[in-house]
Order: sequence, then structure tokens, then C-alpha cells
Amino acid sequence: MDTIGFAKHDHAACIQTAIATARDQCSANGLQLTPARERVLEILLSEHRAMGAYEILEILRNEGLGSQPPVAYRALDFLVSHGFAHKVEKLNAFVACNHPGQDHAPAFLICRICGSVAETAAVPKDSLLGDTARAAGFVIEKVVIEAEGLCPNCRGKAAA
Amino acid sequence: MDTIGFAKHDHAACIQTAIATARDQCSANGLQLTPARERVLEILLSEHRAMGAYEILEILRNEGLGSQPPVAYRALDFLVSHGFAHKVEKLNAFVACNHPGQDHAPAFLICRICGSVAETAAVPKDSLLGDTARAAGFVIEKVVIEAEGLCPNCRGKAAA
DNA sequence: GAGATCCTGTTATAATGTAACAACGAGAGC
DNA sequence: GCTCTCGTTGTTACATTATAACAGGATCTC
Repeated sequence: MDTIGFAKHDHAACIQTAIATARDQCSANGLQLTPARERVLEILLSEHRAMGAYEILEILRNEGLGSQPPVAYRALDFLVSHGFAHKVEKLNAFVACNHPGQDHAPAFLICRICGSVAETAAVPKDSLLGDTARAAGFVIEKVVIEAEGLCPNCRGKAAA
Repeated sequence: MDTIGFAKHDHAACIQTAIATARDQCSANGLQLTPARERVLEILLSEHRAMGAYEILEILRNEGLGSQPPVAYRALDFLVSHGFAHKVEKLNAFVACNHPGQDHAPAFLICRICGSVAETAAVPKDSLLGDTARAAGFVIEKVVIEAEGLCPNCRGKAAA
């Protein structure tokens, strides 16, 4: 898995591929990728950063896809619970998933200057954390890993 | 470092030691552990679980130590920024630190049934996450690691 | 066409977090 | 003593994030 998000890439293609993947996954699993849900995924993909629910809601509102908070939260819940997007707890915001379909334990690199978010792979089994949990008798179901720091683009600016 | 939080221990002593440590640290570093701040730390220690800012505020209010949100948030900010407590992002809540003074990268085990929170040591720097970040040119400053699952006490109940 | 299920629309409100400003108190320097 | 500064406190007002609850619609099944 690559860490994208800080590198240039063919954005339009990246969005189209992700949407197509989501459609496939949904029809394969009997899920409904309704217009609002698909549009929210598209919004997240097109920005390639973490977005708040209300920020998304405003876009939906302008497009006539809904005007009240539950509209955004429902779509986001759907996307998150089926692995098409993730919530970044540190930011109370949401990002599109980089590799939907694969069973994943994502980790995020969050730039504290520009707010960009890169998704990367979590530590597999996470030796120490997993061991500690096992020793304590704790069963891990989900892990949130979020690193805050400086992205390559902002490192220079911050030095000033 | 031990994972405490799921095991029985001498609670009164545990609180007193932690408060004493905090006092020492503060006087050694020219920080003011004011009544409100100390009381908030004590509250967090006595509950040994993650508590919301408003939950803490209500206790302070009953004790005449303050009635408005900023009172709680300021005390919590102080405790967090000086390492006496941590914020659990996943819960939007706060816990007392298990080993203040030591420079730490904490990780949390959060039980999704009973809400108890155990603090443990984070993965060492040579983890996969560190490598990935370095490769991407990202400088990590802080890491949030929060695992959700079942604590030993709740494992049996959840099986039902 | 009755019931089940999932999705949508809407109202209302809960929960979490901050900006901004006035006032207070302790210590430093004169 | 005086006053300047700095960190802390008290307070008002507000911003942001999130959810409960319920009515209506679409679709599918039997």
C-alpha cells in the first residue's frame, strides 16, 4: 500500500476509479449507493482531505441533495461502516478511503499546518500494542492510529 | 510500563501518589497547580475512566469551583498540555495519565461495553508507521493510538 | 394489497468546544 | 509604595459537531 495524499496524481482518474470500485462493491454486496451517498463519496474524493460533516452538508444543500444534518451524517455513516471512507477522530472529520474493499486498519498522517491527510497502512498486528492487549486480556476490534505533524510541503514553511 | 485500569489496585494510594507527583512536577517546573486544576486531576484519577468535560464541569459546579465550560476546558488543557492527563479522541473525553513525567506516547484500550480505558505504552519509533512517514517525508510530532474492543470483564457478557 | 425493509425529509435538541473581554492577584523592578 | 506584566479566573455569548424521533416514500415479497 502506498501513502498517497502528499504526491501529485491523476485526480480525475483517481476519483472515477474509486467511484467505480464503490459501485462494484455495493452491487456485489446488495448495498445501495444512492445519489446522496455517491455524491458524498465523490466530494470526499475530490478534496482529498478531511472534511467536516457540515462542510459536506453545505455542498449537498447547494445541490439540492439535502439540507439537514442527518442527510450528511447518514451518508457518512454508510460510507464509513462499509469501508468507503474513514472518520478522522482527531479532526472530527471524514476522508475517502484509499483502498476500499481490502480489509483494512488505516493509519493517518495529518499535517497540522495545511490539514492534509494521508492514509497509510496500520502496523500489522502491531506487535507491542497487540501483545500488551493480549496480556491484559483485552480483545481489540478496531484501532485508531492518527499521527499529527508536518507534511513535506509544510516542513519548510514551519521552520521559519 | 504496565497496563493498569482493568486490574484492582489500591485506589486511594494511587490517587494520592499521582497528585503528589503532579505537585512535585509543577513546583519543579514553575507551573501552578491551582485548586481547580488539582481538583480536576483528582476527579479524573478517582474515576479511572474517560470523562467528558461537561461531566467534570458538573462536579466542579456542585463544589463551587466554577460553572461555565471554559473552567473545565482550561483545567483540562493545562493537565493535557503538561502531561498529567490525555484526551481520548475517540470518546471526546479525558483520562488521567498513568505515568506522568515520563515522556510518553500513550496508547489506549477502550472497552466498548463498559467504557473503561486503560493506558499503555505506544509502539516504539521503529514501527512501520514511522518508516512510512519518513518515506513520505512526513515529520511525526504526536501520535494518537486508540484501540476499541472488549475488556476482560466484559468479554463474557458480550458473548451472550 | 398488506407487510416488511430500507431510505429520505424534517424538526428539534443534545453534546462538545471556543472567542473575547473584564477583572483579579502575585511577583519584578523602580 | 507604585505600577507593569503575566498568568489565572469569571462570564457572556456563540460556534461546531452529532443524534433522537417520527412521518412519508419506494421497492420487494408474499
